[in-house]
Amino acid sequence: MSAQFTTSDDRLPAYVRLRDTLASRIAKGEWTAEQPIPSEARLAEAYQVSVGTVRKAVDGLVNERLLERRQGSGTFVKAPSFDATLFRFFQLREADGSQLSIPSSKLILRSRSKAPEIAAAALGTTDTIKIVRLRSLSEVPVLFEEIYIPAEEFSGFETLDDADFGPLLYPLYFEKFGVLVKRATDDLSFGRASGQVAQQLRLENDAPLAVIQRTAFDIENKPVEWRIARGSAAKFRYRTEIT
Amino acid sequence: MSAQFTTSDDRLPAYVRLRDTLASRIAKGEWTAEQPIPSEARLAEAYQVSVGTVRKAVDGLVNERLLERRQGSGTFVKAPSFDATLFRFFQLREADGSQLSIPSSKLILRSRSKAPEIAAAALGTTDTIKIVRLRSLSEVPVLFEEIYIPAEEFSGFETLDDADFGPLLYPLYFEKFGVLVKRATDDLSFGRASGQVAQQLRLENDAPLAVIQRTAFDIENKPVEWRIARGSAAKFRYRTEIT
DNA sequence: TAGTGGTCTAGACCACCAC
DNA sequence: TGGTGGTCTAGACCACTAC
Repeated sequence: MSAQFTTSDDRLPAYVRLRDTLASRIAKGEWTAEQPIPSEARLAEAYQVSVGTVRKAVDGLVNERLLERRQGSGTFVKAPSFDATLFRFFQLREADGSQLSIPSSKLILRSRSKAPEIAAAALGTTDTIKIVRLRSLSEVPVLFEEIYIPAEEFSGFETLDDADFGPLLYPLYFEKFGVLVKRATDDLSFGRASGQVAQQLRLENDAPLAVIQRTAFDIENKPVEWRIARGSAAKFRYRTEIT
Repeated sequence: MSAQFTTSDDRLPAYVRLRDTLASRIAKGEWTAEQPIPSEARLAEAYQVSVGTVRKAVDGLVNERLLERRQGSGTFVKAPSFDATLFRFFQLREADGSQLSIPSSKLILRSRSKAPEIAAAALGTTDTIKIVRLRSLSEVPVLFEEIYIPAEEFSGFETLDDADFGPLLYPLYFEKFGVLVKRATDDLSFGRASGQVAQQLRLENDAPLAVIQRTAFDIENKPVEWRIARGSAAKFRYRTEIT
């Protein structure tokens, strides 16, 4: 039996194509975190490459933390630990810098909407769903977020029940739409409050504002979300690790 | 001819021992960045292992960014890549976000100094050397930096010639003191300008300020530098990748 | 004990670079 | 053209895990 690589430039090395193929199968949810993926020998046989090539493909996915090897028992899809991941994805802190905590969230708006230019450029489409949220720590509003996700990827998002929304969106993306956020780019800058933003955050007009623009990508490096978040500059703390 | 591994637990896999051995030879400065290290075939012959094992050892060092492969010409020690590394270590951008560039630097102060509490906590010592710099883009001051490094690690730093200082400190740390900055933690917040900071940055008192506090670590995860950098919030841009 | 990943070998051919 | 790293193969034996 000989399986096919997913469409991909066949000038690429076999191990790259196999890696992409496996990433795609993982993204499709073909394997759970409890069951091992096929053994290296089986994959080699199925895709008609040597075990060494399979190893190199799997190595890549292990480095990307999509897979996990367990000697003697098999190779497993690594369960997305959203708590940990989103801890790191959301690095706003209490003003004293003490405690990292996930802000609660109030949904203000959710509707099909034409993406503004900058979001459209990041996502590659103007056909999006817009989500507006106000996030609070201990009942105090700290962040005003406008989020755009591609309508095609998230079709049916408008019909979700409000109860489905927790404080975090990425688990929802994953559970309801199979979209796994793998990495993101944050762009930080400084601005001034006005209009709805000032009002929701209970700030005066022209109050100093921290602005975070994020583009989030899935396993296959496709942009799946663009958001802009604003909060009082005075209370703003952001920590990041550089390697 | 058969070279020896550096002392290391011989229960470890050959590729690990070879990696450690090569890392040690790199640290000793046995090869420059201009001359390739011995080819994979020669290393295999010298250490009496197969080329595949050499590849795996070298792969590790490439991942750690100690080595760099160049197809057709050889494998090179990656010391001079400070530009590239520091590109990432220093992610301030021109206000329009267009061009990443390394600001020039003017040395204002360099002296043995007792570290302030927060720096001492990060470094684990109060016995430090303090460096104050003003960094500019196109002649316009953009960042005011206060830097603390442990006096023990950097003994003789005070006696360095001003001419030794380029726009970047990390290459200097490496070349003169063998300290290789491997990762860092950045902590961002916003404040207000005052006193010397305002004056040097040509800002008005109370002008909004971006504040970056960084702790830098060496290969062995020992803190080797703490710094606080301040710049006009209005011109501030910081980009970071989250994975 | 059977099956898995972990290590290691000894080759092959290719793409690229410097001379 | 000769030497380098890049890819790939088809084996081998070992360490570990599950049953």
